[in-house]
Amino acid sequence: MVGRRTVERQTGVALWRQIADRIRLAIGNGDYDETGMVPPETVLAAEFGVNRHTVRSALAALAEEGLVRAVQGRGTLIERKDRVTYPISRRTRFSQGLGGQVQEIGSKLLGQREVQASGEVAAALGLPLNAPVVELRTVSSGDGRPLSATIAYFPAERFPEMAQQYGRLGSVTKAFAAQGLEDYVRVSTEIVARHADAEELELLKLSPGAIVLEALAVNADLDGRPVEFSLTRFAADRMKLRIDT
Amino acid sequence: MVGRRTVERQTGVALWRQIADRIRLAIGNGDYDETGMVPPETVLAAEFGVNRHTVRSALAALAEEGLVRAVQGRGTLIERKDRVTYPISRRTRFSQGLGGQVQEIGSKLLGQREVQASGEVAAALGLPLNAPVVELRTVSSGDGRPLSATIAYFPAERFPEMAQQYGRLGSVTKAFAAQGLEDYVRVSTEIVARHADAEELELLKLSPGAIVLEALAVNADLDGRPVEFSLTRFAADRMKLRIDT
DNA sequence: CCTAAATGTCTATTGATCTAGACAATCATA
DNA sequence: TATGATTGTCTAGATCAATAGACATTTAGG
Repeated sequence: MVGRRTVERQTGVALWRQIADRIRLAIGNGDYDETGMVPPETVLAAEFGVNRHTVRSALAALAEEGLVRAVQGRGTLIERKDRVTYPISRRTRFSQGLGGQVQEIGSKLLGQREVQASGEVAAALGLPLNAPVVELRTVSSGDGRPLSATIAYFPAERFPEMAQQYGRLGSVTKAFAAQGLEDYVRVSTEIVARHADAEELELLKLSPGAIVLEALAVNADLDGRPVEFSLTRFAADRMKLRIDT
Repeated sequence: MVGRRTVERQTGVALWRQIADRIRLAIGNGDYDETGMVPPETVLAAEFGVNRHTVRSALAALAEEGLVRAVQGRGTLIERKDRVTYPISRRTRFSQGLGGQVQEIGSKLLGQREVQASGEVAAALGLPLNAPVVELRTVSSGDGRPLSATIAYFPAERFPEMAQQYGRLGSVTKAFAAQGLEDYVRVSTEIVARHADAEELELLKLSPGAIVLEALAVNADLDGRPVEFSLTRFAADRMKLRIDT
C-alpha cells in the first residue's frame, strides 16, 4: 500500500483524527494481521511524530467505533477488519452484491412520502418539473452496522404502490416486480466524496468528521425509461465500491 | 441537493474547515449561480450557527484555493465552478473523457523505474510475485490545476519500452500502440475515499485536510490478459466519477 | 515473584480555534 | 452625496487540541 507516516498540522483537521484515519486504513489493509494488534502507543507516537496522548485520542476514537479494544498491560487489540466491497454494474442490486461478505443484511425504511420532483430529480427521471414522485428513505446494514443511507425517487404515476410494496417486501427489486416491472438496469452512477453531515453521522453511526461516498444512480427499464433515481451515501471507512466493466 | 446546514463540534475537524467544504460543494452544485456570489458572511454565519469570524476563516481558505474572491463592499465572488466529471467505462481513456470540460489537459511524468511486483501488483497483473514491472508516476491537470495523481504498473517483459514511450508520447494509449497493443479495456475499478496524505496534498495542490478518491483500476487486452494496474488519486473536491453501464 | 512492557490517569502549559463586540473601509445605488 | 450593505481589522476571552512529564495499574514471561 501507499501509506505514508506523516500528519499535517494547522489544517483544520485535528492530529488525533488524521491518525485515527490512518490507523483505520492500516487495519483495513491488513497491515497488523500478524499480531492482531495495533503497535504500542509509544511506537505510533514516534512514527507519527506526535505525543503519546495524541495517539491515545486517536485510539480512543477507534475504540468508540468498536474497531479496536485496549487492554491494559497487553496492548490494543483489533476487533474488526473493515471495508465491505459494494459492486456497481449494469445489474446492480444492493442485497445480492454483498452476498458472502456480511452475514446479515438489514434494510430499514425510515420514511416514505409523495413529493414534487425537484429540478435534479425531474431531470434524472425524465419527468416534468414538479411531477409527483415517491420518495423512500432507507438505511442498510451489514452484520448490524449501518453501511449506507439512501434516498430514492420513483415516478408516482407509474409506480403508485412503491412505498407500500417496499414496506411489505423490503426490496426495491421485489417492489418493482409486484408492480409489473420484471427487470431494470443501472444506467449511470456518479460518485463524489465529502465529509459527512450531521444527519449522516447519526444515520450511519459514523465517528464525527468521517467521509461519505455519495453515489447518484439512475436505473431504467429495458426500454430505457428511468424508473428510479437514488442518492446513496456509503460510510467510506466501511465500504469500497467496485465497478466491473 | 440534499445539503443540510449543520456543522458538528468537537469532531476533530475544525468548524471553518467543515464550512469551507460545504460552501465548496454548494458552489460546485451551482447553488449560487443566480448571483455568482457566495451569500454574505453574516447570512452564512446565521445559517451555520457560528460566529462571522469562523465563516471568514472558511472563505479565506476557499480564496486561498482560488475558488472565490472577496471584494470589500460588494461581497464574495465565485471565481471558478468546480468538479470535473471523470467517466469510467469499459473504454476509459483519461484524456478523452475530459473533452470539453477543461481547455487544457496536461500530463506530467514525475518518475519512472523498474521494480519487482508486490503482492498487490502481482495479483492485479496476473504475474508471479517479484516479477519485473515498470512503474510510472504521473500527475494530470486540467486548465493548469492538478486533478489526479497516478501510479501505474505495467508488465516489464511485455512492455519493456513503456517508460520511454510514455515519456515521448505522453499518453498510455499511445505508448501501448507503439508497442503493438492496439486496444485495451477497463476490467475493474475499485474506489475508496479517504483523507489526503502529505504527498497527495503537495502533488494535487490540495488545501490541507482535503479528501481524495482513490481508484484502483485494472486494464486488460482483448484476450483478457492484464496490461496495466493503476492507482489514481483524484482531488475529491474537483472531480466526480461517472460510471456509465 | 520479580521485571519489562504496555495501557490508564493525573496535572500543567502552550498554541489553535471559536466567540463576542466594536469600528473602519469600500462599493452600489437611490 | 448620503445611506445601507458588505468586507476588513482589531482586541479580549473561552474552549479545544497538543505537548510534557510523572506515576499507577495490568499483563506476560522469565
